[in-house]
Amino acid sequence: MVVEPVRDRRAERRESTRAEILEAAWELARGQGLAGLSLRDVARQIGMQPPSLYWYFDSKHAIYDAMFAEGNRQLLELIDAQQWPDDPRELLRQAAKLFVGFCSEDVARYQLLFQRTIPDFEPSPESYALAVQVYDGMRVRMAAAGVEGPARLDLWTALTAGLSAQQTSNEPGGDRWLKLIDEAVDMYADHVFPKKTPRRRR
Amino acid sequence: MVVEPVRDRRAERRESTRAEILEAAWELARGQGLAGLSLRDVARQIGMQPPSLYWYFDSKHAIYDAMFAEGNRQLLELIDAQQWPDDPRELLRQAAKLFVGFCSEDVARYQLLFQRTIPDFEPSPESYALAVQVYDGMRVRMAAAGVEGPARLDLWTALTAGLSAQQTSNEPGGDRWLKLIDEAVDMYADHVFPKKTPRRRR
DNA sequence: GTCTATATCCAGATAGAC
DNA sequence: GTCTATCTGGATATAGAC
Repeated sequence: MVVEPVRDRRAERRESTRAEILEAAWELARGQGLAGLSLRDVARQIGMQPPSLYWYFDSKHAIYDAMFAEGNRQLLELIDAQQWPDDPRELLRQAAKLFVGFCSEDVARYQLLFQRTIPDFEPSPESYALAVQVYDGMRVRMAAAGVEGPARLDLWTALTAGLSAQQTSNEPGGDRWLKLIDEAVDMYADHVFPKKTPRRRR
Repeated sequence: MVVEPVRDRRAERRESTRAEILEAAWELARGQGLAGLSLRDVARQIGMQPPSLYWYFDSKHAIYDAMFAEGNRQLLELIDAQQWPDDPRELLRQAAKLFVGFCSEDVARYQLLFQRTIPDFEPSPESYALAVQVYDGMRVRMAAAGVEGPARLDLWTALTAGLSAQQTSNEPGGDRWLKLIDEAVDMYADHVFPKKTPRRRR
């Protein structure tokens, strides 16, 4: 009788090489722009010939898709690993710092996950499901802070996406818009958690 | 003695063909993505052979550059043509509608002008000067509304850019974030024009 | 001004040997 | 699993005839 080994060393190696390919792809995308990524360069980067990549990925599209999934998984882990404060305003502050920081630290990742930079790329259903998971994770935290309803969430995403977009496209690597996170959060919180006392309009 | 004609018909024709080329480039960029633009397609679109384009533009880069300049000129004209209201809040509202509308109505233009989508494209000094003119135009209107200082302006651009980014990348052609402009402007205005009466914090 | 012909290079992808 | 060889098609750009 054949004994089934517990670990599949072959599958492990394959996974590790896939990860190596993706790591090289990220590095090149960061360096020469997401749209400028080429399989030749990826292969060379890890000492392979271009056709060998096809043993690990069906197409260039499949590599983009794996990168999309990976980026979303990273963000998901970040969200889950946080100690979320009870105070709503503090929670918002932390969420904004987390998201805008995540976007600003890797422009290529930001473009792949949140902007339609690659003309014909669309994530597979499985990868897109991760993006939905990220959005849901964000949504429940926001609900915990008392922010609910589609419009309020959309305003929040617009605000944080805007800080990220400005930072990455006008001053990549800098902190000109990162420094505005606190003020932006206060602005949003004042709007969404109005004090009862002041009578703004009669 | 040779009489110099007042109009240079040859230059006029050349200008008109240049404009035709740019119009075709915009149309294709809108259809197949800014990064997916190819000179072959541009030429075919206007019934030319690809090499003929080089009589009008030195390179593909030069076409992108002319498009960049054109887009900024369009926005500049829009800004100058407005009847700007005196009321600060109304002015902000109109400015936001103008800008976010401008961005949302043409994703390719938005990407070219405001995002770093093309890996190696950078506008020429002359074209960039137009972008500065746009920014200055915006800056003086905002100052007229009482919004001054770099940080306040940066917060404003983040807010409007964020609405544009979300609209164009998540729901191009829709109005899910366009509908939030009024609320976003109120939020910003409440923050920047605080009423003296309410004592928010002790 | 516009063309044909061509140069050069690069891309993603496949076939099949080893 | 990784390679060499190759296919196919695309790109930008130039040379030179008309």
